[in-house]
Amino acid sequence: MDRLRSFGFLLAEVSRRYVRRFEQRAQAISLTLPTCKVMTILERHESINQSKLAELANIEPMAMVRILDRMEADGIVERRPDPIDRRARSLYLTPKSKPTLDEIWRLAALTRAETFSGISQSERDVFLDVLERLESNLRQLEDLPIEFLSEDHPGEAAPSPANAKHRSAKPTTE
Amino acid sequence: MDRLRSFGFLLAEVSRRYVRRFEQRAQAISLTLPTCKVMTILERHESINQSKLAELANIEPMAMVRILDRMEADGIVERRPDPIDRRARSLYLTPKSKPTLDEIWRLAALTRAETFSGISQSERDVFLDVLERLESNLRQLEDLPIEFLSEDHPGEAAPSPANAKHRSAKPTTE
DNA sequence: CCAATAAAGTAACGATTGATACTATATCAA
DNA sequence: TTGATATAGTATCAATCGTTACTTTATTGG
Repeated sequence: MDRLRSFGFLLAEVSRRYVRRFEQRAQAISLTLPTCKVMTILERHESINQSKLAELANIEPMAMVRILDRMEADGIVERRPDPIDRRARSLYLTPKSKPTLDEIWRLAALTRAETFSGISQSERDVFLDVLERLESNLRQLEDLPIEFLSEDHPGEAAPSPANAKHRSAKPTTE
Repeated sequence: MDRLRSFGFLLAEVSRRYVRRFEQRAQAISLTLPTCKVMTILERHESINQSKLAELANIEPMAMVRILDRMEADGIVERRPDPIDRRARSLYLTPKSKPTLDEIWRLAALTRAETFSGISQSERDVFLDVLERLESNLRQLEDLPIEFLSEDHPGEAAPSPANAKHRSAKPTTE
């Protein structure tokens, strides 16, 4: 399984290249990737507040503030006071954002098409399916303690992320 | 095809989570991901110089300087003057790096095993195969000009015959 | 051989990001 | 109620990162 050896590097590399390709297109309409992400989330979650949005987007709240500052200045998002929680601010896309959103999806489709050139439909299906399951696995792993000892299953077989036995990890030396 | 819509975000998310999981382990032995990457490349390319290394690793030369400064201070890499080019410096892993490298591969295998839990062998095969081809596609796209208009060749649905040089592994969805 | 140009490596500086902490408001327990 | 704790949003500062340009050495064209 030497091909799997540097799987992580490969994955990161593909992601990096894909994101860069998309961003090159996005910056032609003055958008960054986080901005696009935020817009696509707001599209489906009108009136959400910043912390919820930050959580959905997996973006730090402070980073979200800065992204929204920019977006507000550009007039594509509006921060209204939340009527029932005076700490919070409800977020709304402005009408101006609509054509931009269409454009985002178009550029995304373009980048995807290029990238998946030569990959058959059945391969795409499997790939997407696996990718989603990897994310699910990683999401579950997130709140599990980190194991440092490989319980040596034969071959490349995997310990289930469900085994929550915690032999404690080394305390992070800092 | 709506599942593909936010493919880019999903890909980036999986990559981010995977990398984070690995880095959490790596930092227990005081290593960052770039450091690990550099070490694994040096493992196969003794006496390479910094620019070549930077190119292989897809890391900016200036960033590479900083990484190597750190590594040199930690005594895991050595910069020797290149005998035939006095501008350049040949890079060598020290003996001290050997156990660290073993550890890197061990942690990588661990992270991989966790992440691929529940994914069948045939699915892994297809996934890895596609991932490599995506990288190849993206690499080729890199030096192509960016198109902004979706040319309506089959794109999303059908594979372009030109690139269909690969075996079509039948996905057994287990 | 001698400019002129390019390449390896790095320093210095500005921009970006992440961590900490602060303000205001909400919630909860007694 | 009221004091204690938690949460939303943000300012501030430190660390990180990318860019530009500089130094030294190679290479190349006349």
